[in-house]
Amino acid sequence: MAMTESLDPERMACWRAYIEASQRLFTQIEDDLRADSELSFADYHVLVLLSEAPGQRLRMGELAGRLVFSPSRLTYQISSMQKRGLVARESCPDDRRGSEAVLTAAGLLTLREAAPHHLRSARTHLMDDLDDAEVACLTRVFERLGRRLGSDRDASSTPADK
Amino acid sequence: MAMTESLDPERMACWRAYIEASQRLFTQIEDDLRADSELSFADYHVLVLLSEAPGQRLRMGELAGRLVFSPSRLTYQISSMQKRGLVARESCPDDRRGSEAVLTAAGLLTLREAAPHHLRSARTHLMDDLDDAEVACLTRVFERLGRRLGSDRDASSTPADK
DNA sequence: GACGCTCGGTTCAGATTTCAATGTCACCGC
DNA sequence: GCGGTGACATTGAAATCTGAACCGAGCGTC
Repeated sequence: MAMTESLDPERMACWRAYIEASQRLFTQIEDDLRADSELSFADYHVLVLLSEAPGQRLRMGELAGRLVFSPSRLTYQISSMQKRGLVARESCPDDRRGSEAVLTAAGLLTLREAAPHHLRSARTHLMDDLDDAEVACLTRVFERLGRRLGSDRDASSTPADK
Repeated sequence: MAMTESLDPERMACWRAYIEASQRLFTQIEDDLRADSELSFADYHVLVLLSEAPGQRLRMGELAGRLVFSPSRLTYQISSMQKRGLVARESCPDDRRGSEAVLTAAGLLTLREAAPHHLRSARTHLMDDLDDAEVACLTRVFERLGRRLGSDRDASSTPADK
């Protein structure tokens, strides 16, 4: 049916391809991850962010923002990882309302072990298949998109702490 | 170290940008949809697929395949939509094991009403921001990806056999 | 130094999703 | 025909996610 009043055919096809392929890719990545580690994609992502943070610790809110998680989802996520010993929860010294998640040794180890598998899966499913121009294009598009949607957070100045 | 030979920095940045921006976009699209209709993105997607299918009906399995849903998730999804009167469930004449989802008049109406809003949100959050070269690039990349990831269902190049 | 306000996180109830069975049939070889 | 095998879909229980209500600070005002 033609409800194309709003989106020209090229863009419509693009949108659809993007949605469907991404869905497939995400579930594939998730399955791979679960297959060769005990982690969900969310778990993995948390570990990565913590491992890169100074002191390997992050405030809940900060973490939620970067993961694009609702506050309550993050609470649940961290509790779950805490039970499994991947992270610890500490109350924040500066602000007694807040708490922060801290990477444990076990968490780091788990990440180190999972990373090669995960990265391989990212490569074989997507990245290896892209030529340099495509990589450049995707990077440009999605960084722009991320900035426009994520609004403020860490954005502009950056690269001292990666 | 093995970790760096897995993904060069450009591709790593690309991968990250893609993941994060997509996450943000999907939640944004979902929120928009819920704001101006009573539909989730899954609901909407079901309606679109059914509206395009011959007889506005599809087998459960076929639908699950295209939505990238697990069978049980689809069962739940359709039950939920059935309760709301958007689709009906009929048992398949050819194969008595199977059933098919059929679009109702109310479902079609709901789709017609939701579509403009949804498409506008797709445009404003992403598509309007892309130039033609970017559209072409994304389309090429994601159609390729979709094909590579188990979507030998419908369309493109292989009619008649599957 | 109590009041009203907002903020960071958590909690609880309910909705959704997964995972492992299960039930019903189709299909194949005999 | 008849049993074995496997496909299609559903179910039930457990895991996860969402959204609203909540608690315990910070923060400003008077």
